Amino acid sequence: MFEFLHQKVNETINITDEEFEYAKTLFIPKKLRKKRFLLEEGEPCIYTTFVEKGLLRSFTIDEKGNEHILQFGMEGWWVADLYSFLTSEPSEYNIEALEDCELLLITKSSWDLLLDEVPAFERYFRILIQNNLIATQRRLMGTISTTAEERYTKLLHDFPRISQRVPQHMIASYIGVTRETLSRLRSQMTSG
Amino acid sequence: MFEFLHQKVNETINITDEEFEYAKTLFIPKKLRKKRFLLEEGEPCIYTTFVEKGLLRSFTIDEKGNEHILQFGMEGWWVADLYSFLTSEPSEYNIEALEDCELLLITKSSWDLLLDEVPAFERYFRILIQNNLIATQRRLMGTISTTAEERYTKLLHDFPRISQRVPQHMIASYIGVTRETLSRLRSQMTSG
DNA sequence: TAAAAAACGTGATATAGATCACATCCATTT
DNA sequence: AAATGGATGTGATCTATATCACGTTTTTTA
Repeated sequence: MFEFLHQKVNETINITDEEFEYAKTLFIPKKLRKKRFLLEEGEPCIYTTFVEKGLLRSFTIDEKGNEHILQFGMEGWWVADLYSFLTSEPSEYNIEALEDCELLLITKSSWDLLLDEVPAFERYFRILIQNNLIATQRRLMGTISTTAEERYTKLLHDFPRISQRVPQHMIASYIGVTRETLSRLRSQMTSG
Repeated sequence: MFEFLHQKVNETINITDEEFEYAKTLFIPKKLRKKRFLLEEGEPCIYTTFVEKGLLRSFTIDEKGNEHILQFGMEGWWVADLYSFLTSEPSEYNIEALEDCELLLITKSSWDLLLDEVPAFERYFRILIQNNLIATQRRLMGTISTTAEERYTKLLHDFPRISQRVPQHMIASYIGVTRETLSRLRSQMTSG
């Protein structure tokens, strides 16, 4: 059950078996079926979550009812509403399973404990967040400076399997266009 | 010279005087005059930089010659091309002083040393990066889901003094519109 | 397996913002 | 103080993408 997390952690930092054994005691395994929500906007995000199997999305819904996807969380990734997790304020995001999922949850207090007791985990999360920041900065600069087509092509390049795993209208809302625009884009790209 | 850094670090974590004395030995003070570059695209970003005084911007230039601003780095903030700093790959960003600056630089190897020797600094940077990630995620969602006017209003709200400190065309390139669009937006907003 | 719901495609039209072009204003330098 | 270059404002036009509307296909669920 914890092999995959162990592997991912070991890829990033050096950790002893004792340290990992301790970490294991702090996680809560959970299965979540497709279409079920791990978090709903407005409630505090009390867990941060490691995805062992499956796929989730975190997203907001604006006043017009349009969805905007912050993240697809797939195997080996972490998902949470980070601000809400850290502050216990109501979350801005919804998190929904797009496939049946197997998850490892950890509460804020267990997470704090883990970082206090095992400095290697402090480093692990620093590096994790750092890589996430670099990726998010790039995505931001992309939305500011490139066309929808370029952003779509880049998404397919970065996550080649994504378009088999999630519906097109969610890909559209990830790259920041309407589903109609993405549909037209795709037919242009295959014809041209 | 190090009071401000000491203060900022102390706001976030607990650190002993000895630890901070050690940290001080790793930083290189530098003054940088307005319009001078701390980093040019293509060269590796060998320092991460704490801004004691002044203001800088990090930005890219696209194929059409348009500038896109990732960050304004003001007093108490850190600036770098994070990816280049971590990997020594050529940087994607330029960093330019918009005012005369007083800076504290630290090389990658000194930074690695600091995080190894003083775990409190590992935590400090984890929290720093974490807050930066939250802010960047919000900015990303804003560019995907809100109008130029909303993004402009939000920027003025978040950084009330920014429009006195940087030219309008840079504010435009931060929020992701042309200078002409921002100019028209501003005249609409004052008239209406 | 039938029915309902979700996903997808595509035309017609609307619009936010880009682009191009030029004038004015302001600040820095000599 | 003149001169140069940077910053800003504004009109005319163009374009990428949004919006609205409807039909078809695929998937889910009862």
